[in-house]
Amino acid sequence: MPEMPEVEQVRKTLAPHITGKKIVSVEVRLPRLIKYPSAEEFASRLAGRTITEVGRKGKYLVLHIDSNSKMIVHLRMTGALIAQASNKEEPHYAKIKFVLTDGVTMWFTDIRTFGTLYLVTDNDYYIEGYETLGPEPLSSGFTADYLRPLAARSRRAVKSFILDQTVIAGLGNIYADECLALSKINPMRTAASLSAVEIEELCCAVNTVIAQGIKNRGTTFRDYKDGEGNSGENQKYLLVYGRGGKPCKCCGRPLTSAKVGGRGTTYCEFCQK
DNA sequence: CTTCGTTCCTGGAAGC
DNA sequence: TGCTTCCAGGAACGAA
Repeated sequence: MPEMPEVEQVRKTLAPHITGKKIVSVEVRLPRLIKYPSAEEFASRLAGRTITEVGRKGKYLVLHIDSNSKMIVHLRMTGALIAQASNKEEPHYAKIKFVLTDGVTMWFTDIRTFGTLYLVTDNDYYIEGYETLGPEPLSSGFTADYLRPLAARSRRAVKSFILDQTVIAGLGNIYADECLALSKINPMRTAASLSAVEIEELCCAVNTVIAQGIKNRGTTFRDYKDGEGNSGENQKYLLVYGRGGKPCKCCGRPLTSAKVGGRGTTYCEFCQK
């Protein structure tokens, strides 16, 4: 599942192949993926225009189109953007085809088809989730001083709290479990119950876990691939995610699997208090 | 206002 | 072996 490190890796690997190239044509094979404008408008407005920059905000990819438009893409669970030679065989689950100049084709593929794409010009459309993102891990705005008062007001489980994109932009289920494991906090604790020291530790763990995910080019647990179709390496270093019943890397006791806020959650009952 | 449950979707795994 | 059922989860949405 693409979370911030995976989306960042997609951005990095995609950028050199598509930046500065013109979009020759767009073929939308599953119109409901286009949230704004209509699929027809999306395709016709992009044709003939140039990708000037490939950015990212939280889990959103932001492709700058000329100087006044942005194509905003959310990969959700199984979405992928892959740039490859136009004469290469098309990838599986291909849903949108962007033919670019210089013999490059960019594909949007998606198994479960939850992905979303927008084309906004001069901010003519308000993307709620995009506009309300909180600070990102590793950014100057993400500090214990920022997090402490928010947590103090929240009665939610700390796991649900850190998954909230308006609180922290970019954490998903894998990294949320990893952050709580590293900071030794039980995911079922309420956010408000965390001490000032624990908030500091959580903040630090979020930065450490995300930095490690980026360094390892993302976590490929199942379907995730970067912009060149390659897997990440971070799955080799996970403390808890996907390790239910296996020994805790800290104390050796079997890890517990549970549901927290409707999400599969793995943690160590002994180490995470 | 906050919080929680439901919904969308498909492939793979588990269960019988 | 072959069928059915369940599960994975990001975020929008409606309900409490």
